[in-house]
Amino acid sequence: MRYWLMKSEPSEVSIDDAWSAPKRTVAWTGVRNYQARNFMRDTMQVGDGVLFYHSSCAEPGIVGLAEVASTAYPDHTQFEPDSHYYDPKATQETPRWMMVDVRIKKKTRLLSLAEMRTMPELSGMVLLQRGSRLSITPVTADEWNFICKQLA
DNA sequence: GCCAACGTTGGC
DNA sequence: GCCAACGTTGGC
Repeated sequence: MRYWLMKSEPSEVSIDDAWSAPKRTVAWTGVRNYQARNFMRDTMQVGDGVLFYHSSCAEPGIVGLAEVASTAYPDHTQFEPDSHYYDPKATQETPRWMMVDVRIKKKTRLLSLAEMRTMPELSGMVLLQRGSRLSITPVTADEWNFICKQLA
């Protein structure tokens, strides 16, 4: 059982979008970074805990709790020429980009990035490290438990 | 819109 | 393999 923080731009897929999706589940399309892809492909398991994070918006921060709902499979948007996420070097035979399904379990209050930065318990979070831009980052059990307490 | 930080590309 | 140039992320 592992834990993750996954960023989504609310203008693309917000927590409300995911909440109202069938089975409260969305396919995590659009990851185009190898490290983030490798986390999904190599390390994520069904049932892993997910902190749903809003990025590139007025109030960035954690807005919900979710879980990994599938193993990794090819992200179909890489094959779609009209998609913003199209990758001409990817083929059906040798897909380059993978994704998992994510199921929302609970909408929470906003735990903002600014607030997280004030919490010593979270100072080691990958998310908060200088220059960290990864859209999917691992979260320790201690960080997960502490954050769940803040959100309760 | 700015810009720091990081990732990718491609010539050599 | 090096590294300069360019592109992207994402907070502010």
